[in-house]
Amino acid sequence: MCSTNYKGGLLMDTPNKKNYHHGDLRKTLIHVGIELISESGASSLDLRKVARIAGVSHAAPYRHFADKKALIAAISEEGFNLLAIEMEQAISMKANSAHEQLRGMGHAYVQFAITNPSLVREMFSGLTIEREAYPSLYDISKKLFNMIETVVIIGQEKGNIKKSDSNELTCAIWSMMHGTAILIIENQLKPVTMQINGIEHITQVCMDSLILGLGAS
Amino acid sequence: MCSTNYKGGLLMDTPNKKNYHHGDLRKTLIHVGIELISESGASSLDLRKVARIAGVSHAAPYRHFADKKALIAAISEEGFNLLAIEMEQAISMKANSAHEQLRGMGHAYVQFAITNPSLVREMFSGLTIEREAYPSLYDISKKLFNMIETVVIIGQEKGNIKKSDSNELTCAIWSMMHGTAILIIENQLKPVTMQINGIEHITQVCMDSLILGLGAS
DNA sequence: ACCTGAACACCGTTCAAGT
DNA sequence: ACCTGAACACCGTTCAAGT
Repeated sequence: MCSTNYKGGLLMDTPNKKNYHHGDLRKTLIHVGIELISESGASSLDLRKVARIAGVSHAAPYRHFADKKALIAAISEEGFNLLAIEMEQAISMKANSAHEQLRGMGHAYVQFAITNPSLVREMFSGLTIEREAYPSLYDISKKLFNMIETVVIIGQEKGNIKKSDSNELTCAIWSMMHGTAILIIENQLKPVTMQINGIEHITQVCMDSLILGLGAS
Repeated sequence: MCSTNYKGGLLMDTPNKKNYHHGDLRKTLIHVGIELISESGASSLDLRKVARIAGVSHAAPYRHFADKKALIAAISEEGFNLLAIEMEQAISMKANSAHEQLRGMGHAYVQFAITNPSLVREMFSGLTIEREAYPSLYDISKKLFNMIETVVIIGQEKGNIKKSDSNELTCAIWSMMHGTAILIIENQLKPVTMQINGIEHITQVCMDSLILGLGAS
């Protein structure tokens, strides 16, 4: 409902050339990059265009990023940060029920993805694999994992989640949230999402299927 | 176990220039493209390099594809075809149990993803959204959906899967398989996949969590 | 019908030179 | 310390011309 969206938030902090000698160019490039990815899709991120919009020469970004890939890594990192904020909020809103927390997390994750589809694609485009090259990117994604696991552990203590390995259950939960989000933004769940409130409905169905199981009752 | 991998399968059908006047260039370009994506990652797919390896001029591909994006769409389509074959096999191998079929599908899906990670990323990089532009790409992805749904419906008839809307249950199953596969190839499930047989184990855990549910028993 | 070669605009990256 | 401008190699795309 209040997922962060970058469209339109650009012009406020961009052509303010006074700041570039004070270390703000790095941040500016990241935010311009997020904006461009949101608009035109991830594959076409244009480093020269980023510099142009930021009001610097096309060589300036190389003061702050080793190459284009490093900028994309920084953008992805910011994406994980934004997603973590949404998740944190969703978790704290339903503090009294683990099942409700799981549903709320699913909705927040999906909502973030449909609000920032290209950014989410970029966040899961293979850069997290290069852990030595982008350690902080891996760290922030691990923070997400830990947030989910905390919910699981507390739910287990209260007796609402079964007492298997919390690491493994966390994998299952994240997998379901992520798969649901991705398939929705790729239009693969069209038969269902076309309906009224289809996206919220199918998110709920997916989380409930995981919570309750598919087996015949 | 026998998931299709393109590495090394290229040279057999490539520098055979006799075929290019018989309509084989299109296929050759697709297969060279898959190979290059498998090697170097999706974002760096180089149309001129594809043509070079195929043994034609850099302008020749434009006889067969409107632009680079159209080639990528054709590559993705081939990827969905290959995935569908693996899934079909997994389904038919466990014909007597719906739950085993679900587990087998999960393993096949994950296996395909870790064998062809860049290809899978390309398949879910936003092209399926442009349905008017690439109708056959959407069709083949829909075929996957239908394959899963058939398993669900038969499982429901036999009393092994609960009798909710089969469309919705299919969404949940595909979401779980897809999320598991993607998070694994993005190294996000590292805490668990590092263990011996970690990947197969966590795939099993994810599918079982969905089948049996997370609730305390 | 299918492919080639030259040409154009534009991008990622580097580096000497500026303040 | 940070940024600029020219330069280089290379890519996507187009188009007149070849067989």
